[in-house]
Amino acid sequence: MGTVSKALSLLAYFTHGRPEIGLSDLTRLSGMNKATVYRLMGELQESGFIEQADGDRSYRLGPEVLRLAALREAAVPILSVSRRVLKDLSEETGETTHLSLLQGSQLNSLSHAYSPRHATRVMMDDAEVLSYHGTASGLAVLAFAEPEFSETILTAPLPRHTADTVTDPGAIRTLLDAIRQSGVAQSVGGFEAEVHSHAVPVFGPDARVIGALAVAAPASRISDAQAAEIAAALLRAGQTLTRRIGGAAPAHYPQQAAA
Amino acid sequence: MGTVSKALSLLAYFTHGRPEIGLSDLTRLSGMNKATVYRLMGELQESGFIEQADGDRSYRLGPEVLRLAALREAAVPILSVSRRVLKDLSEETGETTHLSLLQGSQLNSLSHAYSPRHATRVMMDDAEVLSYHGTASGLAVLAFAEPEFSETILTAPLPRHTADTVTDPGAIRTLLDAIRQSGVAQSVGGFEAEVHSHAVPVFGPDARVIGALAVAAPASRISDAQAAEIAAALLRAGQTLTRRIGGAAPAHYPQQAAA
DNA sequence: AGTATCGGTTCATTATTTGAACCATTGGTT
DNA sequence: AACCAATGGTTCAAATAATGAACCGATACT
Repeated sequence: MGTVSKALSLLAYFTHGRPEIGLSDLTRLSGMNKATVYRLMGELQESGFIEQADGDRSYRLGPEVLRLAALREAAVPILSVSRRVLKDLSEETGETTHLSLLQGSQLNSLSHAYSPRHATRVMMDDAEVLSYHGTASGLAVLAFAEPEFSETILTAPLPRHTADTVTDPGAIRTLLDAIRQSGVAQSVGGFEAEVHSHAVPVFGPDARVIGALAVAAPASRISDAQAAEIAAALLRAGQTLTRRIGGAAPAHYPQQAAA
Repeated sequence: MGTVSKALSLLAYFTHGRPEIGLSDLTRLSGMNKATVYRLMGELQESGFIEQADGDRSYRLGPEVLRLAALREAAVPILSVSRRVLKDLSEETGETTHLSLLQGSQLNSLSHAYSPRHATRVMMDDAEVLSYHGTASGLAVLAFAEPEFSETILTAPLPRHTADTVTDPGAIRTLLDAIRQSGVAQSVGGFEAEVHSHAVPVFGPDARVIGALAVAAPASRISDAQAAEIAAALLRAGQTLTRRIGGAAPAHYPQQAAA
């Protein structure tokens, strides 16, 4: 691992639950030498990727990432395009919708929309890591990812998030086959209890899966009829999003399913 | 300059006008050795900061920056807070508004809002570099920045963007004094001809200037009365934004100006 | 007074980065 | 078809930068 990768890997320790990290904590988290962490953080700070909080001297993400994200969006406007699609989809279904993107081997939630229709909603955060086997989005991605990638995920230990999480690799492979048939993944309470979510894959220009579009609703609200409606709406929205970002579904993706 | 800074400095060559860069171009732009650039870009790619376009092999910003930006916003929600302020301000003034933030020694536009009131509007891009001496935002920042910083900017060569750009450091110092008095900066056609813009500084938690909030309008539309209205609205909006992001104006900032 | 944190610093040792030169391909010119 | 000038990518000895154990001063708690 080069020095640059090491420095950038430090950025991965910042999450919603841990937005600021002190030098000693970061040293422990990363397992690197304190002097090394200190110097790397200094360089990240010079470049604006990191800044130090005013009170204590703990580190947090800096303003430079905003500039880069704005440029990325200008070049590849996935998020801005997705916002419209998410909004329309949440209005159509009356439920919370969200988009997640594959970043390296990690699936991250990146954008979401709520519907005002119901008082109870599934709440979402952006930049959260999604479980592959526990979420509909994760299953949708696995079903259409390269087989080696899916196998790597499935052969690693699969944590049990709730009582309903499916953790048997064999059972999941069966699920994935069904998803490949229908084009829509489903998960009931696999990550958070009482959350019923549906998801479809989103494809990039080379017809490879780049993420997933999902609808998440309180489980008690979802009848079979509603599930079918959501699935149909998702398939349409997924195809729209894939097309608008200049992507293309692979030939084997069930294009005409559910009118 | 450490290896990490070198790698990150490569990211700075990506702009709106140049969203994709090939290896050879990047080598020329950066002045580094080709092998060095190649290896650094490889590391940035592994971390998801860079990805390679499908067709040719040129580089562009990767999806990882989106995740970091979402986390930064969760920790320090300047952009999301500013969007409301910008929207209200553009509705109130009927003109285009934008927020720019100081990143290192560079001032970048990062968020904007349009008003539907007029058919002709000043158009904005996010993640564009703003001139200090040619824009109202730049002047607002200079007026309230550390004196050494302002002097560094003013003693460097000041490019003439339009026929109306003020490029004499002495004249600019006089302007800055006036801005410190009124709290509002103004520039007519200093960066783009026919654009009349007003701007106020935005302050961080340590009462240091972190950016500027601006209103930009076609010069022909701005009468003295309208300029006064815009200035008043800007002062109010600037104070709101500074407060909402947990910032504080310095004691010498004209707080009560224009009720 | 003692001790266990914390952020930050030092400097000889070590390992990584560097760059000139080299390949293989592609696309345009003669 | 031969040539030239690009491109992205690769090699390896030499130069440089990264590393880590130990140390410092400050703060807070026992």
